Amino acid sequence: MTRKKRAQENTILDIAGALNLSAATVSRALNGQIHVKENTRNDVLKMAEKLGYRRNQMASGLRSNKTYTIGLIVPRISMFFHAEVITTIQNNLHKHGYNLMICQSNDDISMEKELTEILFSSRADALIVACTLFTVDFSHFHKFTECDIPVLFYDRVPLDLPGAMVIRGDDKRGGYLAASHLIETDCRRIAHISGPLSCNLYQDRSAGFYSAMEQHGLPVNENWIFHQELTMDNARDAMRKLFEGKEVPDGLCTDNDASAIAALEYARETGIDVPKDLKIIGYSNDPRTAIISPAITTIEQFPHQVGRKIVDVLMELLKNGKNIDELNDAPVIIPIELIRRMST
Amino acid sequence: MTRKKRAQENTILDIAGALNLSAATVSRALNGQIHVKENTRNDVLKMAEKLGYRRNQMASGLRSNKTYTIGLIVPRISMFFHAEVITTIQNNLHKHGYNLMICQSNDDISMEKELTEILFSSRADALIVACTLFTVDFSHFHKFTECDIPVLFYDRVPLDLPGAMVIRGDDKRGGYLAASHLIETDCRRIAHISGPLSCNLYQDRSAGFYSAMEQHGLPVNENWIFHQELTMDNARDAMRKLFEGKEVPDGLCTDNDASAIAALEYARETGIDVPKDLKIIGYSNDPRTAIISPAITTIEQFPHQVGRKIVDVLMELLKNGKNIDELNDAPVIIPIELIRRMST
DNA sequence: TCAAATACTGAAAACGTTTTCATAAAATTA
DNA sequence: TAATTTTATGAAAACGTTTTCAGTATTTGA
Repeated sequence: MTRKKRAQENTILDIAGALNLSAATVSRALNGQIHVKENTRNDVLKMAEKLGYRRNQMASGLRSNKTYTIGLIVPRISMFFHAEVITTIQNNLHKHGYNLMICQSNDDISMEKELTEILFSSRADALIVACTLFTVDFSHFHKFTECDIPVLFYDRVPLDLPGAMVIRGDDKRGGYLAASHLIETDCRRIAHISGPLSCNLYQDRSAGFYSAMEQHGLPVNENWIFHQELTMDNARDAMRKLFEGKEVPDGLCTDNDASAIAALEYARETGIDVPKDLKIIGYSNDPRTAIISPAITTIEQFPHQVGRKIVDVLMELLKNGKNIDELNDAPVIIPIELIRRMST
Repeated sequence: MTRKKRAQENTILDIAGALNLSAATVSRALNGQIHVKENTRNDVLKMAEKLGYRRNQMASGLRSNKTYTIGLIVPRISMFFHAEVITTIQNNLHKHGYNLMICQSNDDISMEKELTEILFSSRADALIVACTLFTVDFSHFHKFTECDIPVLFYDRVPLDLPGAMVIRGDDKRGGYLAASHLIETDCRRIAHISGPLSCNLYQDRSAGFYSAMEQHGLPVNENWIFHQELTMDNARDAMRKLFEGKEVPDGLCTDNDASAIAALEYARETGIDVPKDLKIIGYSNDPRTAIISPAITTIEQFPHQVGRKIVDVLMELLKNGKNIDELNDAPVIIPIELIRRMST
């Protein structure tokens, strides 16, 4: 077995031996460096092909301190927005010869910490992170920033981590647009199902919500404001509370689509007519919102733009050797857009 | 900058130096090997903690020929079934100290090939693969099997690749159950939107379909059988063809949920009543099928079971040193289940 | 034609571990 | 007490690259 293994895993020395060259020359030839005769290079490439040679990344990475691997940590890959962002990132990184190591924190802080350790161990060339909902202490990223390994946050980002880069959506405007839209469609008693305020997203979307309400001179009923993990169960609970009292809302902003869907289903079950009695708006433009009936109005976040921007920035840092401080002068904010559908 | 870097990335030698030990002892202490005094071990662990030491995977992997990284290639992570499988795999691998490198082929063969090269270069300890729809030549996996690196296929699998391991769903039974269910709900003129026959999944589901039809003495109208990539657009095209003639079907088997959803939407738009005029059944139990109205009957594939089984098998091979041939005697087939909903 | 620059190549060191081999100290056995 | 085994450690080699340094061959420039 071991013999078999050795037989197949040819090294640079096997190529060198077969051609009476030194390992150095072979390495140079394979890496497209100058100062190697065209003939020699061709011979090397041909022989590498013939022997089925594949560079050993371990050895290469150890020596050159570059792994061409980028670590990514997200809460979960099954969330529509993240799945789309990841796909774009991966496809674009691939064009630049980089690989992506995708990890899920399951929205668990200790898992997030552990993953940073692992990705540091693997000597990732850079880190892309969408934090857990509850990450408020960012010290586990220090190790990277201290070593000048780029850390690039998106979506759920730290408020201020020196040496890190941030790409975010325009959540404040998103929250504002959502609430404004409900107001424009004649809602006056608007509820808001939002996420934990430990997370920048919900701070911003809430701020947008309040600002829209204020601008139109509408009061905010604090009993109708929820800050909780945005699960479907929690959304149903919130709906129950909203509709158990005498006064009930006629508009509902939710800060993700799962909550909007759960709210809509609850309404359907309990005979609340959407959009007549209650207008609902979601966030993210999850495909499910287009499929359910009535289709749910929501906020498009342009995940592909986010993904592309992330790779652009990363390549500036890694390939063009730009400094993170140079880039940080202009923080990146991806615009959002309201998608009008039948639920409002 | 470089100085900063060096300051933070402590090595085993820094620990050894600080404690007047040799690198060998430190390594042994860190790896929990025997033959190291309890005191020494504690000192080492404490110093490692103090210096913020993290093992360099490159160096470790190079020397020991183990990366504790497993490569995964799937068509796309955004497909519900795969997202679920991947999540389970990742969470379970993590418990065993393994990492997952997730790659997407985008259902493109040349991409799939390239990814195998990359993962070989990275010296993944094993490979998990769900092939593209069109992979019929599996020679790009030879490199792995020849080196005795386990390759484990699931879902879309090769028909016969020596040295590889296969975990599959019971697609034949799935196709059979789907068709049988339609027949039992009084459909007599049943159409089938299936995928390309280059892929085992659709061979099997089709076989199941035919066997159910035959068993109930129903004729198969070959004009109503589609083998095409299972996109929503293609499903709409198929629906158009199905309903342009004089005789129209009263039952429709689709081999994925996206097609079922597209068919249902087409029916809704063109005034075909589901389930009265047409009963529709999907495949995979994508959450969207439960949300749409009428909710779509579908086949549950138990992605978590698949994921767990994959990790179990992998650990048998990697940790317990089992041989792939020992395990291959009993091919693994994960059962499926019919989920009855309003569309039938 | 000669000096200087450039092109090409190889030897050897380096990257940070793990592992083998050797050895000394301690514990066990007879 | 002597012989043997076990425990604990270090020196050095090894993993497969890349890179530095040095040296020779070739080309260029005047």
